[in-house]
Amino acid sequence: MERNPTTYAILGILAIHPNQSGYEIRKTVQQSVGFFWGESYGQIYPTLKRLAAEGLIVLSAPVDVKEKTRRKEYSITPAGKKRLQAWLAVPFRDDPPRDEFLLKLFFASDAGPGVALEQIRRFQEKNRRMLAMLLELQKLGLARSSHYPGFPYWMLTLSYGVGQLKTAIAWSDMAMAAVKGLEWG
Amino acid sequence: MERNPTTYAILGILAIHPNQSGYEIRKTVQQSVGFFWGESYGQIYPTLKRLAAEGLIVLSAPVDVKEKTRRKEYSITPAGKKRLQAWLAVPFRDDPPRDEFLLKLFFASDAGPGVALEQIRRFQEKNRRMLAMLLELQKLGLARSSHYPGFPYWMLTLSYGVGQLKTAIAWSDMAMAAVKGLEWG
DNA sequence: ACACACATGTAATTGGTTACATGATTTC
DNA sequence: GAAATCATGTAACCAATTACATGTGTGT
Repeated sequence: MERNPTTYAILGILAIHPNQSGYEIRKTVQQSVGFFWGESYGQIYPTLKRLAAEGLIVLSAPVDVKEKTRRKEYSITPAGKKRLQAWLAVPFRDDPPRDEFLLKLFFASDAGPGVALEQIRRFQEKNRRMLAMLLELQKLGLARSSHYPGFPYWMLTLSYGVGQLKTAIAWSDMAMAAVKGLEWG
Repeated sequence: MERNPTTYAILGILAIHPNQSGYEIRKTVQQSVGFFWGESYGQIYPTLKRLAAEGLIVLSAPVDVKEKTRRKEYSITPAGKKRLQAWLAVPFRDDPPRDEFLLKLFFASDAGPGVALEQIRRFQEKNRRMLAMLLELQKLGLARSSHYPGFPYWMLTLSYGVGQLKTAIAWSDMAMAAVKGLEWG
């Protein structure tokens, strides 16, 4: 069983919203699952080619062969949907989750409280920005897409993100206070 | 500036606890930062060789050349410490954080509530196990290593993990209830 | 005219896992 | 004497980023 997640990110996006080009797929990824997933063109275009060769997706509009830079729309096939469904049922990979911020914080005594403080500040800022985005998305989602069958699941991932970010922001306040305490003590 | 994080994970571990072999470094990584970082032998051994060639670490005990499978202890050099410190001050990389669980949940309407429910259940189980481990670590840490200069930072990363896991576990209860609602509606 | 968004793709490189190969030491 | 743990390393492969190269369409 193929388990390259890029494959399934693309299939999943095309299952929700067909007739998209590689360019559009990337944008859709950013706008929908961007807070926990990313795809680069270097992954997307070769993967689209491969998926088409495997019959999991098809070109859904005729392409003018003469024009090289023209838009190529893809849609998912029944075979592609089947593959996506099979993958969805497989237990998620409990991969080693690498967090560079935490790694720096863990070793921070080698650099001093000033450095630690600055990293935590940046971390909090990033999380505040992300939280604002997710809350906006939540509002827009409720207004626009509550009729889609995927809607409840989209909202669940959003509420997960909101919860994690709020926890992280509160922790940052506590952590900054703790590190400031080290500067004096 | 080199930014391969494996480099700094190793330097950081050796800064805290010198005279470790590749084998031991891996174990130390698992036991200290394992809940947010991982390293495989395939990364560790070649990296150790490279770091030694660059003078960032040194063999800290004589190695019997005749014996091939003998333990090689490394320690960090002043140059290595400097490199580690420089890296600690660089803003953490805000890399695209990929979460396969959330990706599966996001697309779950293509597979149905049963599949979603099972994934969430597994997610919660995993988080419960992790939380138990972290709470244990917290207790042990307080008893054993509160005198180390890195201790406050270690506790901060732990309390971050505990907070995130508790939030995730509470969310899972909510999410499972929501998905069960979909099965009936 | 210029900038910016649209659009597709490849090549080089990096970073990492996994499987393989080997052997010593300890514990039951 | 078998199994587990200690111990080091390489090779094959996979996934992904980044930089590069090219060109069109739209708006100011």
